[in-house]
Amino acid sequence: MTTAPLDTLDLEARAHSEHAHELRLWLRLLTCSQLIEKRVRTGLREQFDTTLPRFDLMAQLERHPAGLKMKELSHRLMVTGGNVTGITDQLVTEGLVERTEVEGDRRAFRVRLTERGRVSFADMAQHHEQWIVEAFDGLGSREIDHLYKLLGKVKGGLK
Amino acid sequence: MTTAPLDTLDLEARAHSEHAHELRLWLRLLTCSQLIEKRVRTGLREQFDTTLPRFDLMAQLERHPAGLKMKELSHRLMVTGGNVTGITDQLVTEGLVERTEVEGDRRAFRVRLTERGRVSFADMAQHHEQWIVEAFDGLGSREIDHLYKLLGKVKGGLK
DNA sequence: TATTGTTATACTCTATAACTATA
DNA sequence: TATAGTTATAGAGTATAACAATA
Repeated sequence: MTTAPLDTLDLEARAHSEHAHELRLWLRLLTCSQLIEKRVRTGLREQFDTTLPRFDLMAQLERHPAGLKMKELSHRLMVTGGNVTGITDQLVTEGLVERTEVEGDRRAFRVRLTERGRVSFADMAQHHEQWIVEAFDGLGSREIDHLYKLLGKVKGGLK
Repeated sequence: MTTAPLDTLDLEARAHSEHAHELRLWLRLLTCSQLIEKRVRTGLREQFDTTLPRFDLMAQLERHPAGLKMKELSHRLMVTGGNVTGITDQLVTEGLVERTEVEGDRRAFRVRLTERGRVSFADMAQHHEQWIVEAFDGLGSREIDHLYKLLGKVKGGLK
C-alpha cells in the first residue's frame, strides 16, 4: 500500500477523490516526463541550437535509412501533416534531410537524412543518451526493466 | 530480461546503442505521457473549452483554498512568472479565480478560486479523473502502486 | 472520389528581458 | 539592492481547414 504525501511542491499536489491512486500515478508520470523533457529540450537548444521535434524527426529517419514518407512521419511523430512539412522544410534548408521521389506515386516524397544529417544526428544522439542515462541514474537495471514493462502495459491499454 | 521490439510505429523506434534500456524506457515513458496528455487536452478543449495549463493552475488553487502567490504558482507549475500572469489574467476575466491582497506585502497577490471557479473545477475534475482511470485500465491496483513507486525513484533522482 | 502533401491561419504556451512598485 | 509581479516580444508547437496535384 502506498501512502499519499500530505503535500508536495509540484503538480502532484492535485490528487484527491476515490481514484486517488490513478490520479497520483498520472501526475507523477507527467512530472517525470516533463522534467526529463525539459532537460532534453534545454540541452538540444543550448548545445545544438535545435528542438525536440526536429531531433525526433531526425531520429526516425536514422532508424529508416531508406527514408520515410511525410505521412509515415506524421503518424510516428504523432503530429498533423502541416507540422511535419514545416519541420522538414527547416531541416532541408539546413541540409540535414532531403526529399526524394517515390517511384510509382508522384504525390509522395521519401524524406531521408543527408550525410551531413547523419553526422549531425550522431553527435546529438550521443549527448541525448547521456542526459537520459543521468535521468535514470537512481534506478538499477532490474528496476529499469520493470518500469519498462509496466509502462508497456499502460501503453498497450491506450492503443 | 526485456527483449527489444524489432520496430514499432511510434517514438520508440529510436532506441539503440549500449544504453538501449534507458533510452527505450525514456521513449516509452514519453509516449505514454504524450498519449494520456493528448487525451486530457482534447477532452478539456472539447468538453470544457479550456486548456491543460489552465486546468493545472485551478487544480493547484483547489488544493490551497487560501490561495497561492504568483511566485508559488510559478514554482509549482514549473513555468516562468510571465506565463502565470497570462493564464491568471484569462481566468480572472472569466471570473474563475481572483487576486486578493497579501497583508504585509503590497507587491504580492494571493490568487484563489472564486465560488464559480470551484464549481467549474469540480465538474472538470470529475471528467478528468475518468480519463485517467481509463488510461490505466489495463493495470491492477498493485501494478499502479508499483509503477508509482518506481516513478518516485526516478523523480527523486531528478531533483 | 480519395489520398498525399502544402499552405494559410490562428491560437496556446513558453522563455527572456526590461520594467514598475514595493521591501 | 533585492523581490513580486507585469509587460513586451519572439519563437516554437499545435490543430484546422482549404487547396493542388496525383491516384
